This record gives sequence, C-alpha cells and structure tokens, in this order.
Amino acid sequence: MLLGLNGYEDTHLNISFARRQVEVDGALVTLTRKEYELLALLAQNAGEIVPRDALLRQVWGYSEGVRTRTLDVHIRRVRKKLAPFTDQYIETIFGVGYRFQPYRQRSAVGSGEWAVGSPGWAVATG
Amino acid sequence: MLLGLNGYEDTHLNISFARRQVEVDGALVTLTRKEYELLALLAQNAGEIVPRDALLRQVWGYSEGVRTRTLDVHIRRVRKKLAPFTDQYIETIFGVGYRFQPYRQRSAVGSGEWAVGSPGWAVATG
DNA sequence: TCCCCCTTTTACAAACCTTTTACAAATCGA
DNA sequence: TCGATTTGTAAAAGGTTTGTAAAAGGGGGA
Repeated sequence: MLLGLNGYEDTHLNISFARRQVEVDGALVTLTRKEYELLALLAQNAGEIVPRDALLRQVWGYSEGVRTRTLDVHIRRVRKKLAPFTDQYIETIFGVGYRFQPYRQRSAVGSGEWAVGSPGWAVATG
Repeated sequence: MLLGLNGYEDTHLNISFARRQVEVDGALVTLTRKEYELLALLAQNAGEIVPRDALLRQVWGYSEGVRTRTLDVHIRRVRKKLAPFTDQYIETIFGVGYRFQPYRQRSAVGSGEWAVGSPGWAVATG
C-alpha cells in the first residue's frame, strides 16, 4: 500500500515530504521555501487540479480575491528547476489553476498519446 | 454499484467530474472551462434532453430569452474534441436543445439501428 | 549597517478562451 | 415545395489570463 511512504516518487522525480527534499534523476534540487511548498502541495494532489485560490491560500495565506502574479512567477521557477522535465510535471489549467501530472512514458505507437497501464507513481502523506 | 463513481464512463468515453478530466479511448482530452462544463452538464443528464435555455442558464448564467450563438459554437468544439466519436455523443434536438447519448455499439444487422441490451455506461454524481 | 538571497511587483509579450459575425445547411410547418 | 426559423461552421474580433524578464522590496545574518 501507499501509506507510510510519505513522499512522491516516479521514474525521474522524487519528493520526500519528511525531508523537504527533491531529487530529479537522483540529483538534489535546491528549492526555496515557497517553491518547495508550492511543489509539495501540487504533488500531494497529483492528478488533481489545484485552483489558484487554493494555492494562494495554502502557500501564501492570502484570502480569496487577492490579485497577484507571484504565483505565476513561482510556478515558473519551480518548472525551471525540474529540468530537463520543465514542461512535464506542472500543467496549467487556464482560468482555474495548476495540476501536477505524474510522469508518464510516451507510448512508442501514437505520437502525442500516453501509455496506459499501472500508475508508475505513488503519493502518500503518511 | 454505481454510487461513488463520481463520473461518467462507457466503452470509449470517461469523464471524471472530480478531476474535471475527460478521456477518449484512454487519451486525455483537453477542454476549456466552458467546454468542460457544457459536456459535464450534458453527461450528467445522459439520455435526457437538456434545453438550450437550461444550458445557457447553468453554464453561462444567462437569463431566459438571451439570444446568442455561443452555445452552438461550444457544442461544435466539444463534439470535435470527442473525435473520433464526433457525431456520436451529442445529439441535436431541433428547436429544443441537446441530448447526451451514451455510446452504443451499432448492431451488425440493420444499419442505422442501435443495439439493445444492458446500458454499458454509468453516471454518478457521488 | 551592508549584503545576500528570497519574494513580490511591474510591464510587456504571448497564449488562450469566449463571443460575435456572417453565411451555409438543415429542419419544420404551411 | 416554399419560406421562416434554427443550427452548423469558419473566421475574426475582443478580452482575459498566463509566461517571462527585470527591477524593486524586504528580512536575516555577518
């Protein structure tokens, strides 16, 4: 089962929530506090959309209706630090928010298609 | 049982209302907000006619009597994105509205006929 | 205090979504 | 069948959201 893992893990990305530590292909990635919290929150909700409101509330403590670009800027920095998977993990849901998408191998058959099968990733919040 | 599914599912189409995510034959389909809301509303009423008025009211917040073509345009886009089942799912009820029709295999006997049998699809709003 | 690093803002570009417009095609009643 | 109405479709217009680079702001440690 997944309980007890207390982290996110797939082929390339590893996040330890306990250690607040992120690795891409085995190499340690240095994130600032906000960057980490943003990524962690998204990864903890892997596969699900997290609205901007929710991110601003939970990471920044902002109340609803606050208008700021700081979220976008942080998203950009996190994406950059996840290189070479810059555009792989954090998906933009236009007008809604962002979604962390677990790594999926592209199928060799149809280009633009995703392979189906067992997840290949796991999250657990302990 | 169906309860708890919180989505629509048949042989080819899968809609997760919780994740706002739509898949056609396993491939993720990207819908805009309005497109998704439109499809979701129709799918939640699978097999039933949803009048234009109702769609314009619930998806757009328009009040009765508003005259616009935006609904038609959105219907078209959603249909297109459900390829290769473009003309399969959303049926036009002339002068009334639209109806989402769950996928049914065409019978090999009479062309233009629908096979009968168990539903083969399910909706649940949790 | 100064410096460094992190965060936030600013400003503009780019991408995106929605709505309108205009005309063609389809449908229905007379 | 004709005419009026409704829907399909393509393309453009309009408006909003997000991406990005750079500068400004702020806090903690030396």
